[in-house]
Amino acid sequence: MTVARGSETLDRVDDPDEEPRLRIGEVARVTGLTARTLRYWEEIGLLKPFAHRGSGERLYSVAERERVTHIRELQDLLGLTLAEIQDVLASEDTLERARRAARADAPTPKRLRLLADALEANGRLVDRINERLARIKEFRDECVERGDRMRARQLELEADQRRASRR
Amino acid sequence: MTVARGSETLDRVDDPDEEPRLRIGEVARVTGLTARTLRYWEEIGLLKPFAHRGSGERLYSVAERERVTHIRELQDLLGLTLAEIQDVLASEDTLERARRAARADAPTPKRLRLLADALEANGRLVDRINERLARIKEFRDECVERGDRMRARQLELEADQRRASRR
DNA sequence: ATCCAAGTTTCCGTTCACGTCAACGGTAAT
DNA sequence: ATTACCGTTGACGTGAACGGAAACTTGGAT
Repeated sequence: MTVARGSETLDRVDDPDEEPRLRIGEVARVTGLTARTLRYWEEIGLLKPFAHRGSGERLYSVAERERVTHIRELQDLLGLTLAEIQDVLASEDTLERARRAARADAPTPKRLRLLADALEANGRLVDRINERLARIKEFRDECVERGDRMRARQLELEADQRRASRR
Repeated sequence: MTVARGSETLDRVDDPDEEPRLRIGEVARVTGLTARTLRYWEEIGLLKPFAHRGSGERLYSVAERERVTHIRELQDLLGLTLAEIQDVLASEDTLERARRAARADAPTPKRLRLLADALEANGRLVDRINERLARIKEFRDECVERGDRMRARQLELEADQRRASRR
């Protein structure tokens, strides 16, 4: 499926509306990554650009840009490896399929099934996040407690000091 | 300073009490790491074993075993690199020095200064943790919200289905 | 005294997640 | 058409964080 649009040729055009097509440098700038990273992610099958131009130039849509930030969060905040992220996203992509099914007027039962799958994937992710949150809170509380003990000791010492200076 | 104790020879003995001396395999097992990792951490100056026997065998004390789990938490929960962890621990070690100063009957002002330093380092760490917690919570809320939207859609579809089956 | 599991050092290898450089091609505006 | 930039595909390099094998020593139980 090759469609001419202006003077440029796209290998794939699913929607004819006015969605902006981003070049790789654009996406890199707004997400704070490098083009290399985006190509690497594509290399390992983590992020497929919306389309390749005949010249090979990648074109991204807003959906991919959002996916990029999502991936970053999974990476930085949850400490997942790119492989684990692939798993997570594979589950999540069910949602995308559901949306496409909606566009395609798919039968309601099928759409419901897809939705249920997406919901389950989402639930698992939220569980993971909550688990991590709990562990970090625990760790923080330990640190805070240590701080409290140190402050108590500090007061003690200061009292000693005052007593000593009084005589 | 070499002291004979039973038939074994220690390069360094600071406390004569009954603190158990752990061998590397022991520490590895209880912390879930490998001996290789512990040696690596020593190599980069992250974790000094309490003592080396004449043969080169490492002996750890409880303090080091705790330090190991602490490092793991900084690594896994906060996603710090070993270099960053070194920084954090360098600050935190002030506390250890403070304790030693206490043992050595150091002057109170000095002990207070050490305590203040340790407190500040601790405060910075807690801040970091809180910041991270906030970001993760934000991320979780986004996910939860998405889930809510999906559930709403689900109800809608189910209603459609019921309407359709009624006629 | 002997034996072996567990320790040691040294050195080289690996995986992950990119960075970097070269050589080249296409795009956009003048 | 020229110029100034993107962008492309390799290929190789890198830093962090270890893994693994070889060759040797040691501690502790039998």
